Amino acid sequence: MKIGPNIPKGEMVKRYVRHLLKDDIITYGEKLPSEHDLMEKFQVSRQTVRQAFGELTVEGLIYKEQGKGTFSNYRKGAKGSQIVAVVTTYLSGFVFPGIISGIEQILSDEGYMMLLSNTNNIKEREAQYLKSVLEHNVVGMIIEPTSSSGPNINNRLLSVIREKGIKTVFINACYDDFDSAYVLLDDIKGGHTATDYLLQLGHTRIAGIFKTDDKQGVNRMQGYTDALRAYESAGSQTMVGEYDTANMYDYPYMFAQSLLRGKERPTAFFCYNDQCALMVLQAIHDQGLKVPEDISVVGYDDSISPMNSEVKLTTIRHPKQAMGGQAARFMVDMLEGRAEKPQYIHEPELIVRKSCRKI
Amino acid sequence: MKIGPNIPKGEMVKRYVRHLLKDDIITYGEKLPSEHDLMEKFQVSRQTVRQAFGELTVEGLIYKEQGKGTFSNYRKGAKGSQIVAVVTTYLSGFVFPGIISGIEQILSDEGYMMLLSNTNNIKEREAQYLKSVLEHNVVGMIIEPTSSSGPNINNRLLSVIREKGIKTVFINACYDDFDSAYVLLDDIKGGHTATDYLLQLGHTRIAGIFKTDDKQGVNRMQGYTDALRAYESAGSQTMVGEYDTANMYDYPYMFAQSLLRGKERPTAFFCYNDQCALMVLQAIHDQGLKVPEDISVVGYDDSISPMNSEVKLTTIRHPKQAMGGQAARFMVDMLEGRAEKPQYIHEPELIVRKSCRKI
DNA sequence: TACAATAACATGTACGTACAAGTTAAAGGC
DNA sequence: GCCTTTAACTTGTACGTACATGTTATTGTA
Repeated sequence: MKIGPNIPKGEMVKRYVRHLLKDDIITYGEKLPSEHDLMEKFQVSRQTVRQAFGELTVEGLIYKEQGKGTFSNYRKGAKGSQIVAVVTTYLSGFVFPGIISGIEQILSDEGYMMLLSNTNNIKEREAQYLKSVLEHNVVGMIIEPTSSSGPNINNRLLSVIREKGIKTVFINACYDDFDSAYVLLDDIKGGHTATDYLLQLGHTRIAGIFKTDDKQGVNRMQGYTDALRAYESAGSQTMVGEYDTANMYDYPYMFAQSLLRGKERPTAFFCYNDQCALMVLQAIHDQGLKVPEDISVVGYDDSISPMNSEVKLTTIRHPKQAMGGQAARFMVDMLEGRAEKPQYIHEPELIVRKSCRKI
Repeated sequence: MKIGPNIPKGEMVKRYVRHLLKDDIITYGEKLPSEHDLMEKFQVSRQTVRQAFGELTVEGLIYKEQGKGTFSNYRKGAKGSQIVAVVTTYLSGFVFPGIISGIEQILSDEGYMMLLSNTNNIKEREAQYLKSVLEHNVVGMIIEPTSSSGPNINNRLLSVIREKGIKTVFINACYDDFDSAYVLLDDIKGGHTATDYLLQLGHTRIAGIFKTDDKQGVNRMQGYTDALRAYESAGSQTMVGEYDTANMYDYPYMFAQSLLRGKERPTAFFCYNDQCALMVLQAIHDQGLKVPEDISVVGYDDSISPMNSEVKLTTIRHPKQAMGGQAARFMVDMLEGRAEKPQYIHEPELIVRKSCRKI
């Protein structure tokens, strides 16, 4: 009939102390019961209490001062010492400075510190960072998934993170098999909108070029094919190019070049992002063709300053700052108990400039 | 004659294990001597060994697996999990995005994570962050001092940080009473250069306006007064305005306005930074005067995009990205044992645009 | 009243013991 | 030869004791 103490005694003490702190019975800076007090209260040895106190110290909930006692280091909505980790694929580049600065402004205002790291879209590095973040006692993570269209090999790690009570907000993309708060851009709709625009202008031979190791690319391609299908003029297979992180700096140029040299030359390109569009523009230029006179081009993300490019690129707006800020606000809301699992999908918006013409 | 074991036994064990790890006797993933082994080797109790192991676990040097043993978690030039904290006064604004992105690029390339926080120039917040950074097991700190011209109340904390073996690199300013690596800009020379330029143009009534709770401001003012003195035309006291963080958004305008309304109106302004210069330009404009026809203005930091302002401001270049990058490189060099205490002072450079004229 | 010694109480370090729980490899039986 | 059992070894939890060290309030003395 012995059920047995499945819960270790030390765990009992820890739970009790957490209760004292989190339920405001002992507020920040106040003294906790002494080791001796808890010894008697729980009928455990001093070592056990010390063990529990030690672990709570590592967690940052309490601190000790020899001779004086043990004190609460816990502030409701602690602020100022809590860390939110931000794991993205790239930090520099075009889209991310905007997102990061959006996140930073909110977190900084709210008194959180921000732990930045980037994976360069390598899944192993994501795993490594998730692990080390676990060791560093963060309270929340804002994650832009790495190679999000592939299998989610880090699901186990994410589960551990959730079990530890660490809040997560996904940005740009999320995993199907991991439920979480997120802030996304409706990339299917974005791809649809961009392609539709070209169709409305009278284009029929519209090439699409997508980076498909990220979910964003898969979705944008989905929107592209949906739009073509709805127009009953499905683009032939050779008009779609797929690339990934490994060949992102040469594939778009090469693919565009080969299409332009072919006999059934496309009259328009829809590109995964502006960076890709720049390479396509270069290929067009190198073939002695002009934009928009000969070829129309649509980009995505609105990440290139119109000043810096001679061609004013028609593109889809990516609300970088706003999305970063919202992700951060979601995070703070969750940390401070004002939200459970907020989710939001931004609407994409077409920005018409001067890289497309009617035919 | 009892000298006594000034070094606790647990500390001995910790030192021994650290030696095993750092001197490559036990490499990453390999098994350490068991608790029992160390018990016998050091003639201490198992509790003592366990205590030591526990602390090393918190430091992230080792990890345990029940039934298997204790293993090394230490990689030489660990990378990828180590954190460098960056504490600045402001994150948004004009100068800092450049510095931060300079730091970020290097740290990210070298595989470090970056912990960002900003103090808004409040010393208490600096103290708070230094404390919490200590709790979070970082390996290095890049610090832009808060209110650096005032007393260094956080010296004790900084000493604790040094004793823990955490590397520090100061940027923009450093404390006289805390020796450390640093990357600075020669602000005395910068102030001198700017003032000299105005003197060469024939100006004699040159107003100076400085934010003097930061060392940068004190130094720029120093350069200003030095230059005037060398010209034997010391500016009268009323031509120098000093402000601080509290009134940084209104003082420059008010001060410039009062000087412009006075009888001995200055013919030129040297401003602490471009942000300050913008307010002075506004004041000049509001008095119905023109730059550079009526009044010449020199700024500092080159932080305002020439596109965004109608007046092309002559200013001193602040090598933001380069300084950030160098600070990060110094940090990495120190962490990986390639440097001891690197220090560098950047030379300021005058950028002549169109906000000054010869008289 | 002011100051110093002291007692009471807090955490820190260290010893020893016992048993639980998980892992691994050797011993034993089929 | 293969599988199971067992023994040996690892870390985890928990008890109890002793003395060291630091803080605070009380007590006693000048």
